[in-house]
Amino acid sequence: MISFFHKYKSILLYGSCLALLLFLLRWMEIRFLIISHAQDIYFGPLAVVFTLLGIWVALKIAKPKKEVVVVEKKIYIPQKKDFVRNETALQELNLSPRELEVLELMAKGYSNAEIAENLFLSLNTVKTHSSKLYEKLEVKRRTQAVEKARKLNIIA
Amino acid sequence: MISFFHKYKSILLYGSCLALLLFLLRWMEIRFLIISHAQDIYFGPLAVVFTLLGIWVALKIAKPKKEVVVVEKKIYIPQKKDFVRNETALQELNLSPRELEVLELMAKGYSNAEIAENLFLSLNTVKTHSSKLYEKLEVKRRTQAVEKARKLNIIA
DNA sequence: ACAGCCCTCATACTTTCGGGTGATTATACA
DNA sequence: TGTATAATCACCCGAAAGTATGAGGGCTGT
Repeated sequence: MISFFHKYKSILLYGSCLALLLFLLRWMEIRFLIISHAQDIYFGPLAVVFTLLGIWVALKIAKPKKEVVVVEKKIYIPQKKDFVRNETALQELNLSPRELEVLELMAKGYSNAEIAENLFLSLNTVKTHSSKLYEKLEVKRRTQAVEKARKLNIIA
Repeated sequence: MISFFHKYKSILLYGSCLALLLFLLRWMEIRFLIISHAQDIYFGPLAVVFTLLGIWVALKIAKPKKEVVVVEKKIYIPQKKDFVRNETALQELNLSPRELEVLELMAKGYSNAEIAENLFLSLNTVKTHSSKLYEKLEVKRRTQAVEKARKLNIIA
């Protein structure tokens, strides 16, 4: 019995409202009809009430139409190990500023072409820089260069 | 002037509807008032019309139904002096043992040939492993693979 | 027994990397 | 003013890395 009431709550509510409004209407009718044919007076409120009612009903009905898109985004919390560049090692290596820039992008996994694009250089220039880099770091490959630079705390 | 009309289109439409209804009402009034005080006859249709109007308005207003919920899932990566492998990330990547071995040597700056020598494999096999590795890590180059693996704490 | 994965290796091909050499320009330093 | 260094770029060539495809053997779970 209770569940029945719960289930048709909205309908019962709607019905009650209608009944109430009918009653109000009757009352107004009696009040105004005697005086004159001023029926337009309660036409306004009536329209507003039913419009609002319609809005309410629509919102109730349209509720489950909400589409929820859940996007899971994984965030890898960066290690906040305050990286302190080993300036001493950097000076000893005698890297030029440009070479250091190239090194940093290398460590990020950029290809030479990407580095060139990023620093507004030609591919050849990047190659030259990287070659000098390997010389100064005394390595043969870029992966080794990155490894060594990391060990020496030259890059993060 | 046109933009004004466009801007308040809804309001004008609503107003027009009201006017039309008023007119209809008048007409019905004349027709029925003579016969009797049967005002309740057109109360029903009136209520229905305005309720529908309200529903329509509500649907128009409640247009943005789509709701995008972005859930940011944070993954805590422990930072310790002694390297602790992130087994979770490792499992998610679904790397095979052999691939992991190759990855580790890669990170040390080994060339494919050196890796092959070290693991007693042919160069081609190492290439196969590394290719699969890049697929699983969703990278294109070995430097990127090393970078990503380091970020995920898969390798030291 | 069969599907699915891993490991191994091969061939052929493309792309990227790295070495070597040389050239120009700008800047700084002696 | 000459010299050194950094930065820029070019060309060539070989090495290394990476792609695509196929193939055979081993292990596992259904």
